Parts: sequence; structure tokens; C-alpha cells
Amino acid sequence: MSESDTTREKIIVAARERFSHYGYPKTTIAELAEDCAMSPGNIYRFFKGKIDIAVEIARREALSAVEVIEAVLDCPLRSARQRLEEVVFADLRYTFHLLENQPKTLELAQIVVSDRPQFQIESLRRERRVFQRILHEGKASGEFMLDNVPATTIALHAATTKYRYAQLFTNQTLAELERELAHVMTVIIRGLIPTSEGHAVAETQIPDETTALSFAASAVAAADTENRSEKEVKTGTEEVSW
Amino acid sequence: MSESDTTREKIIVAARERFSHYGYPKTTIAELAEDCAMSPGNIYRFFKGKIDIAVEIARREALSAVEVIEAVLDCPLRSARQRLEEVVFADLRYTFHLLENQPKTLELAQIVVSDRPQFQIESLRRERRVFQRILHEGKASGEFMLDNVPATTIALHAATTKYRYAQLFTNQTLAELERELAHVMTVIIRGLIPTSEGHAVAETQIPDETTALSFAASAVAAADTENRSEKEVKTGTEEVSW
DNA sequence: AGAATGAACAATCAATAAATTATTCACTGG
DNA sequence: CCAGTGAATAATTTATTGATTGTTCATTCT
Repeated sequence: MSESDTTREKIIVAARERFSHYGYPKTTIAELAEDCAMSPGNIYRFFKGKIDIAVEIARREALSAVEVIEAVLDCPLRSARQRLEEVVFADLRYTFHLLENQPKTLELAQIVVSDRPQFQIESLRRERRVFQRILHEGKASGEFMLDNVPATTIALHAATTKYRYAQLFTNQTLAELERELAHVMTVIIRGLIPTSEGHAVAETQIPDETTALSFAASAVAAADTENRSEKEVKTGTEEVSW
Repeated sequence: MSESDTTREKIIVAARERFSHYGYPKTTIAELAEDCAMSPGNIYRFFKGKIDIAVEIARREALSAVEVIEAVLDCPLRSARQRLEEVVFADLRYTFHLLENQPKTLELAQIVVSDRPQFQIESLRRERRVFQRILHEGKASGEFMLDNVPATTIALHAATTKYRYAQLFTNQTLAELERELAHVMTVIIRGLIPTSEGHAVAETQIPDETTALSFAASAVAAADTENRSEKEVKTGTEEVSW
């Protein structure tokens, strides 16, 4: 068992080297086999296919990334607020530098996610757990006030989406993103800190789809028909924010 | 002038029809010319190139989308909070349905943005103006408390990034996204509503890059070398959230 | 003159062929 | 039996070519 484990490791090491140097697509099984001084066929005794080697590498690196973020929790910081801020900024900086310095890593991740969607879901879940732990501790200590820890965790995670792998969404600089994130965190933290008189602010209810927008849509439609002669169906608008 | 203007409109109408039916790439200038009963060369008296026709169409649709959102403001809603919620949910639903029903529209937008990055920046800016107006009104009426309207606008807009063209980032259903967005808005609104004793919660400061993370990174590095024999440089992690 | 043409040229795309690669499996040596 | 092989095959990628398309411009209407 130990024997075949080290062989497997040898393959992973060789693959990591080649993937990060030349990229996943340009690395061939034959090359990996040669690096490990074995035949191509033998690789398949350890991995079901080429993609599975990439999945294993990605899985390990995702785990170690969360470890980096989690380590912030062990650092002697004074408040839950500070922990939260540190973790979020660490995420921004870590992923920003990653995309900046290791483009092949992004490529690998995209390939893995594109035919193992579950991979992404699990990675995000792991990350959320870190958030949840901070919120939980903050609530227990009375520093934060929230009625629903899991829901707030999801909210926090979603609201900071733009600051994970930010270059996928924007071409702002890291400094600009940091300034922006500080503003986002200011609002969020204010929403978590308890008020002097228990919290009075009710939750947001999902508005009815027909309430305001249908009013708005019909108003615009009316304005539209005034000065346009086209008879085609309204197809909507564009502009993208990825 | 009026003559050449209607010719230009004729081209736009023909292009919109073809683009939405067959897509931008599969529509040829020769076809547009035929639709307009003119020669291919004549198109170039009205547009510098094929892409500029797409830009004009996208520009108009982006403007009319903001009109739809803006119309929410004219609807008789009671509070700034409600306006904010309506606008954000309208955005989610509008863009969600757009991607669901009009895939060609997304394609067009991506093509336009990919060689006119400025287009996206301006579209986002227009959208942010709607947010800013609501925040400004809410502040004036005393319903919201914020020291810095432009900064809070940016924060609000950034925190809701995931809910514009959500399918680009996730494959959650609309209902799931709505539930999530409600949580996000709950936290944000709580951060905007004034406390009984003027606001005491200080802004988030951008943490020093070295403070917690360097501590964390070295801790993990130490743990790593314990049980791994690879000598390669740490290349970071993956997992993507688009 | 201004408006429009359509042949000409360069750039891009699609189709196909050629080469490379992933994967399998009957086989070998220990 | 187990670790490993490498030639055979299936799948994918790359290269090549021919056709299509975007764009220009000298020329023709009106």
C-alpha cells in the first residue's frame, strides 16, 4: 500500500511541475510517464484519467488555501470584527496575487470546475465555514448580533463575491479593490454590531415580482411606444459584469 | 440629415433582427445590406465597422434597462429601504430572465465589452447612479445614516455584484438567489439604519498586509514542511467563483 | 456635389486531413 | 498474483487549405 502510494505521489509531483510550467493541455500522459520512469499505461493504475490528476492537485491546493485563511483565526486578534476583516482581505489578496503570478493555476481550476462542477461548490462551502465560525464566535461573545448565523454567513460570503478572484470580474487594481472592500465591510459590520436597544431592524422580505417592477415596466413600455415605430418584441438589455 | 438618419435606423433595425435571431457572428454585412436594399459598401457610410452597429444596439438597450430600474423610483413606495430593495430585486430578476430567454443578447454584450471595455464601465456607472439617488434621498429624510454617500453607493453596488447576470457566477435557481439576496439586504439595511445614539461604529480600515496573514502563512508553511517531502515552491491554490 | 455601387484585397472562418494524444488491454517479468 | 509494459485504438488537437466575410476605394449614378 505504501509502495503504491509513493508511486501515486510521484505522479502528482511530476504533474504539478508540468501543469504549472506548461499548462494542463500541453502536458501529455507520455511526458508524465517519462518523468516517473514508467509507461503511459501504468499511470492509469493510479488515476482513472488525466483529468483526475488535475482534480487531485486542485483539491489539495484548495484545502491548503482554506488552511491559510483559517490560520488567521489562530492569530491573536482582539475582536471578531478584526478577524472577519482580516479573513476577507486575506482572501482578496491571496486570490489576487494567485491570478497575477500563477495564470496556469487559474486555467487548471477552470478546467477542473468545468467538468466537475461539484468541486467549486465544495470549495465555496469550505470557505463559508470559516466565515460561519467567526460569526458564531462573535455572536457568542455578544460582539455581533444576528438572529440567523447560517443565513448571515451566506449573505457575507455572497456580498464579498467580487473580492475572490477579482480579476475575473474587473480590471481594477488591488489598491482600488482594497478601498472598495473596506467600504463594503464598513456597511456589513454596521449591520452586525448590536444597537443599544436589542435589534429593531426587521429582515428584508423578498418583494413580490409584480409590485413595483410591473408598474415600472408598463410605464416604460408606454413611453416606448410613443416615440418608436418598431413592432418587435422587447428583448431586454445588455451590459455584462463578469 | 433626416434622410441619412432614417437610413441609419433602417440598418439598426435590420441588425437587431438578425443579431437576435442568428447572433452577431453569423450575421454578415452583405445580409444587412440586402435587408436594407443597399450595397455592402454603403453600410460603411453610416458605421465605421460591423462592431459599431453592435455597440449602438447594446448602448440603447443598456439605457432602456436603466430606465426600467429607474422607473421603480417613480413608483409610490413608502420608504427608501423599500425602494432600495425593489431596485436590487428588479435587477436580479431582469438580468436573470434576460440571460434565460435571450442568450443572443448576452453573446452580443460579451462581444461588445470584449473590445470596448469602456462600455461596461459606463453601464455600471449608470446603474450606480440609481443606487446613489436612493441613498441620498434616504439620508436626506433621515431614514438612512451614512457619512459618505459615494462610498456607500460603491459598497452597495459591489456587494450585490453576484445578483446581476447571476447565471455567469452560479447555477442556482432564481428562487434560491432571491432568498440569498434577501439575507444580503437584511445585513446591509441594518448597516444603514441609524442607531438611537448617533452612529458609533467606525469604518473598516484596510488591514496591513503583514499583520495576520503573514503570521498565518508562516504557520501553514511550517505545518506543511512537517509531513511533505516536496521541495517545490508553494504555488498557491485554486477553486474559482465565477 | 453627394449618394451609392460592387469589384478587389485582406482578414477570418470552416472543413478537412494529418498528427498527436488519451486510454485500453493483452501481455511480460518477477 | 501484482506491478508494470507498450503496441493498438479511439479521441482530440493541430495544420492546411479553400471559401467566406469585412472593409476599402475607384467608379457610376442622380
